[in-house]
Amino acid sequence: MRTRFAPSPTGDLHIGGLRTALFQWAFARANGGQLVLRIEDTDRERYVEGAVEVIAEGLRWLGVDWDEGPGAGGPHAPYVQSERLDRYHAVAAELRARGRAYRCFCSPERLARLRADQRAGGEPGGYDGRCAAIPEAGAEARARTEPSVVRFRMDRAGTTTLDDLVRGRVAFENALQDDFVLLKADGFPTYHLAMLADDHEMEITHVIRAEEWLASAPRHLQLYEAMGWPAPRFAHIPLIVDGAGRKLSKREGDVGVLSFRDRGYLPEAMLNFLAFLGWSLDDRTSHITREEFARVFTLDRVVPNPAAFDVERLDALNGHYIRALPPGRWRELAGEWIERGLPADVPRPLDSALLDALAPLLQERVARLDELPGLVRFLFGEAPEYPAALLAERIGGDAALAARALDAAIAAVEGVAPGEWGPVPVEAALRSLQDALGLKLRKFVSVLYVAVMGAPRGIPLFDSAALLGRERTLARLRAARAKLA
RNA sequence: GGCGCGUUCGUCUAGAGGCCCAGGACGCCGCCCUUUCAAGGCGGAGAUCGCGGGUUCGAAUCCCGCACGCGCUACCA
Repeated sequence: MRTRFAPSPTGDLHIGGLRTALFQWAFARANGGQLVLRIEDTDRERYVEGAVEVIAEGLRWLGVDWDEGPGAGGPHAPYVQSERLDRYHAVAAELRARGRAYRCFCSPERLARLRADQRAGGEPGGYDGRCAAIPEAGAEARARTEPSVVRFRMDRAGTTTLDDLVRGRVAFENALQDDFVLLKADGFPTYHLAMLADDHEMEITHVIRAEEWLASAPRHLQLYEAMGWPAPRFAHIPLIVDGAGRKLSKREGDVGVLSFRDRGYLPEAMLNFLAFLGWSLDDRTSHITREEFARVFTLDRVVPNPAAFDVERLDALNGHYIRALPPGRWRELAGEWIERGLPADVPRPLDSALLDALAPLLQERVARLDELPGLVRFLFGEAPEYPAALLAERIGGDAALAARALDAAIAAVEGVAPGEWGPVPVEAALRSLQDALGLKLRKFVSVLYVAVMGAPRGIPLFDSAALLGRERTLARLRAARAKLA
C-alpha cells in the first residue's frame, strides 16, 4: 500500500496538513507500505521560498518520515511537480487524443462574467462549454497566437460514485459537473491533472486527504476512467475547525507547526493531540506512543465529522508528556529553554549546578516549555518588580499581617548562619514563624513568595530562597517590608 | 443559489437494535495531600444522543422528512 503527502509550498505547514500527513504516515506504516512526500508547486503565484524546508522540518519534528520524496529520493523522482511538467503535458495530450480534453480560449473576464450571470440568474454555475466544440486542428493553430487552457471533457450523463473509506458511498450527479481546467495558460497543470499523473506514476494506492477535496472527487474518478487507469482508494478525513466551526485558518492565531514547536510543545504531545482528532483506538485509550499509533492505525476508525481545535487539550497533553520525561532529558530541555528565554543581560552560560537544582522543581509546574524563563527569572539579576498590594493579596489584603510576617521572616533568616545556608535550615527558620505569629505557615506564606519571587505562585519557597542566597533573600524581604511601611 | 458532507456531555470521542436512564479523556466543581502554585489521589456536576415522524417487543444505533452547521462551487491547492 502506498500513500502520499502532497503539500503546496505556500508557507508554513498548517496544523491541519500535519494531521493529514500523520494519518497517511500511520496508514502506510500500519500496512507495511510507503509514504511518498510530493511537493505540489504548480501555483507560481503562491509559491513561497523556503517553504519546502519548513514543511520537511515540521514533519520530522513530529516523527513523520517518508520513504520517497525530497531528501529521500526514490524510483519516481523528481518529487517536485514543477520539475515534472513534461509528464503532465503528455497526459493532457493523451486526453485530447482520446477526445476527453480540449483547448479553451475563453478569457478570465468572460469566465468572471459568466459566473456573475449564473449567480444572478440562480443557475448552477460552472464552465458553459463554449470552446468544447472547436475542432482540434483549428484550436491548435489558434493556440500559437492566443492564450489558452486545456479543459477536461466531463461525462455529463449519469452519476459518479465514490466509495470513500471514511464516508462510505457518495454519489455525484454528473449533469452538475463542468469541464474544468487541466492545463493553465502558463503551461502549468492544475492540481487535478498533476495529481492524476503523479499518483498513477508513483503507484499510489490510497489517497488520504482532507474533506475539502470531497467535492472534486468525481473529477478525479472520471479522469482515471478516461485514462483507463485504475483509481486509488480515497479516504476523506474530517476537517480541523476553529471554535466557530470553520475551517482552521491562519487568521485564527498561529497554526503553523513550527510555531507550536517554538512555543514549547513536545512532539509527542502534538502527535497525541492530532492522532485523536478524528480517530480513536477504543473507548478508553487517550494516550498513545508514536510507535503504537503507527501499528494500530486504521482508516475505519476515522470519524467523518469535523473536530474542533482545542488548545486547552493540547496544553494538558503537553503537561502530561513534560512530566513523563526522564529527569536527564528534562534537565537538558529545561536548561535550553531557560538559557534561551532569559533576558539578554543575564550572563551566560548559566550556572549548571543551579539548573540541576531547578529542573526537578519545574517539571510538574509547566504546560509549555516557554513558561520556564518566567518561573526562574527572579533568580537572575535584579529583584522582581511588583505592586505592594500583591504582598497581602492572598491573605485578604491584611497588610498588617504581611508586615508582621516579613518582620518575623527577616529575623528568622538573619538567624541562619551564612555557613549553613540551604533549604533545610531555611525551612526550619521559616517554620518557626508559625509559633511567632501563631498561625499556620500556609496562612501567611504567600507573602514570602511574593517578596522572594515577585508572585504568589511559583517554585517552592525554601528551595527558592536557598538558591537565591542568604543576602539576596534578606534584601528582598527587607525591600518588601519597606513597601509596606 | 447549487451540490456534497456532517450533527452523542463545553471540547475530543466510545457506541455498529437490548450490555446505554449512554462509557473514557480534557476542561469545570468539591474534598484530600500540601510551604504558594502545580502535580497526585478521591468524588461530583455535565449529553432526553439536532428536531419530527416511522420500523421494531425494544433505536444514539435502521428508514423518511426537516433544521442547522460546514465544505466545495478559481487558469488555488
